[in-house]
Amino acid sequence: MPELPEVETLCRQLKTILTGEEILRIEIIDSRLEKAEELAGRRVEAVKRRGKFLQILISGGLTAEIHLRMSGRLFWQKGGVPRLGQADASNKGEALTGSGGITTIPPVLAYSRLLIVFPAGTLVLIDPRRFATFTVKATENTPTLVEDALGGLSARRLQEIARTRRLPVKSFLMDQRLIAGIGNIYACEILFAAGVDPRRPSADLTPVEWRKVVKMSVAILERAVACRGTTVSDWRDLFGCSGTNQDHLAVYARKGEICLRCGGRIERIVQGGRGTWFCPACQH
DNA sequence: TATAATGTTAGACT
DNA sequence: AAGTCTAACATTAT
Repeated sequence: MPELPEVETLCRQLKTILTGEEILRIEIIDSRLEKAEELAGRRVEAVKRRGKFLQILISGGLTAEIHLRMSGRLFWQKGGVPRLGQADASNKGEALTGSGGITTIPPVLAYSRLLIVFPAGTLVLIDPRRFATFTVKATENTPTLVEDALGGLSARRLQEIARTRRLPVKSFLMDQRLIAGIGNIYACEILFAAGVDPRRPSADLTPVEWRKVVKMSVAILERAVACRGTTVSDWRDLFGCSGTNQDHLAVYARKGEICLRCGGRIERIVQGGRGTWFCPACQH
């Protein structure tokens, strides 16, 4: 669900409420997530984003890393400490108030997979599809090898990497090993804004086109951050609020509709198993 | 009932 | 060997 702007939104909000706070305990509700009891009693020192990863730096040299993948969400549940009744991987919410005999106050949301409990409230990981990951490891200071899409992207650098690549430029933009942070919505929007056909082999883009792609990446992503993300289905921020960037979408999920730039028709194709929306009339 | 959904990755191919 | 493609992961909504 979340791409760079959504993760950045969560990162900023988490920073304001978690920095300096003590972790009381961790509840793993979905057993596929790794146990992390060693975090109890430690404090949050910082919250960072790296591409689509959220990193919570914790005292004693540990980092908890969360990736929300397709359906993961994070919520801040203010106030009282929730108590677990029964925890199982198929939790749809009611398990927490059911046969365990302990009523959860306030009620834990459906599809809760992980709780990180603080004195002031609880951070809840919600994830219907259970693709999200949660890992704890020693904090490392290795500089990131991959350029963040909002970390000073260089057109020259991208062109250099793309020089030997035949894969479609849309797949190139979404490859997290090449650029960190861009997903399906923003890849479509960036290429539309740059006027570049998503099917073009990466190596064929001219320097002028790469500059345009980089410029539009920054513009599109920064606006999306300012809008606190794109809510087309279920994205919500830490406090349950929708973003507003969906009001700025030009092509994503607009199959058959009129192109806002040239009046042509928006088409949908499939690339790498993902939907791609674009205007064949004005993206070349 | 079939398809698609804001993501990544292991394994198969080339 | 490195680049590219597909299926798989798990679940819901249309």
